[in-house]
Amino acid sequence: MTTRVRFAPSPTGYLHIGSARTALFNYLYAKNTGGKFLLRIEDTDLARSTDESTRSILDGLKWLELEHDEEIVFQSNNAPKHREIALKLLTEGKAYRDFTPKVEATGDVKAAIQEKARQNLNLRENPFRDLSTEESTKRAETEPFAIRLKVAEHGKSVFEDAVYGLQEREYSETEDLVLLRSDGHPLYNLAVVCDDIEMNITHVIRGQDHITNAHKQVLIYEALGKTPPIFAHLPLILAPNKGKLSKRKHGEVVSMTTYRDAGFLAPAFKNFLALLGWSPKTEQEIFSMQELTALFKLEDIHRSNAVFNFDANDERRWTDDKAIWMNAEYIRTMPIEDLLPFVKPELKAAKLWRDEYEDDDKTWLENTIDLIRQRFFTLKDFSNQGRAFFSEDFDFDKSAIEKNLGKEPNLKIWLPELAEVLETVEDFTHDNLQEVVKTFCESKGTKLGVLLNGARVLLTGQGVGPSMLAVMETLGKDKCVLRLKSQVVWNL
RNA sequence: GAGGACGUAGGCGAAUGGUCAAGCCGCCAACCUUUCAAGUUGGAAAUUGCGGGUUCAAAUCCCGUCGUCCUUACCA
Repeated sequence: MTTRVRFAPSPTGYLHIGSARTALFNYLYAKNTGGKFLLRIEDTDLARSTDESTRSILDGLKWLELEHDEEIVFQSNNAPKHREIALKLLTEGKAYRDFTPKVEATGDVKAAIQEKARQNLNLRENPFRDLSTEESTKRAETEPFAIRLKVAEHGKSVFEDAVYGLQEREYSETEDLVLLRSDGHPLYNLAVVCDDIEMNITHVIRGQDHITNAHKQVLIYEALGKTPPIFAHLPLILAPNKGKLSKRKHGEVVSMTTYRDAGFLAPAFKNFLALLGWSPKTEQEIFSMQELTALFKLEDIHRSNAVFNFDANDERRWTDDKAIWMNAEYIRTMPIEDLLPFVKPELKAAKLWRDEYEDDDKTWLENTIDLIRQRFFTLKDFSNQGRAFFSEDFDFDKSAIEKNLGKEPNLKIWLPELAEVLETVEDFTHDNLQEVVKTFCESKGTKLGVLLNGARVLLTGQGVGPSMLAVMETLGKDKCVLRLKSQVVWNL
């Protein structure tokens, strides 16, 4: 039987890091087993679901290149079927009508639930549980009712979790869960089970916060006479304080689109994500999607939660160190031809792209990218720090001016002089330039570094960067001369 | 309250009951020197939550304890 897994987000916000990881694990498992990766939007909570969220989630998945097979299923479209199934369970006597009036939630819902749970009531003590069919049917004509699953008094729900092992729960711990609201609206657990059955889902891979739901769902499968899929619950991704990672508290740092917009490479981010809660148990850290797909096994998923480390007060640590490192590692080590498709849109967006980069200047572009990428962390760096390589319109870093130009007043004279010298150089290449600049320095009685770092500011606007002679070669004679002669920076 | 899960350096995480408890990020230092948030090399950092027990031998098995997290709904 082919594996069929699904990623089933509820569209109540953007795609966050935990969901993204769930999607990735589902995807990897599907591909590893040669199965299908399906997508289902769980929009049964009409009040909270929005189209914008759906779009945002789809955007996130698209960015991560986690393409789903088959058509997207919108759960709300299946509500009539869900209702039908609830009614069927009712007629079979596996569910019952509950005429207890609905209590509207007010204030702190969580606290109220906990308070109620604290009372430790007998969960089978519903006055309508054993109402006769006749009376129930009669009351139904005039009164609204919810449909609850009739959970047996004795026994336990059992399932073997692929990650957490054997899970057992006494029926007495599980209430007669509501299948259908009194307004006829199907609830989550019913909808999930019905859809998973209809979609022929073989493995349910989702967050560990669903373990208790799994027990409820097992109960529904049993009532329906169906075999439950294999469950694989994933450890959670926690905030630095080991608390819940939430959109409300932590904001953008948990959103996938943030990483896309910040210049992360999807392959790098997936690599990082894959190692959060799963390990191939080797020393390797960098994995292509092909490798991840080949290596991914449910049994290598961890049981302990992982912390996603970041510091909102530290600009350089705005997200997890390792994620940033991973991205930089990809940028500086990827084959250039693989990196180029990521750089192009970035340059385009910054209006730094020229069509010649794809024909006449292709080699120049490749060499330049290769040169400057060594110190870059995100794709944004190509258009920010690297701007001077693609445009005459670039800014000068203030601290770079102070540090590199400030300590030698003669640079104001020397650099334009150097420009004069460079103008006469025939073969404008690294080795040749080295000789020329060296000789120039000796004649001025200054160190090579002082001059080159001064030139760095005028030529790139930056205080740091790749080898200056290589930068000169890549910029070419004309630009070097022009920029070294320019008085702009001295007037700042 | 109840049920469930999990505790190995700051974070990610290895370790058939068996050498000095891998590796990566981060941190520190040295080197390189033409700078650096790059590279290379090295270093610090863990009484494996704590306490017992079993064993020749425990991160690993058992018991207890503490801590953290998840769940509890006519939300998903």
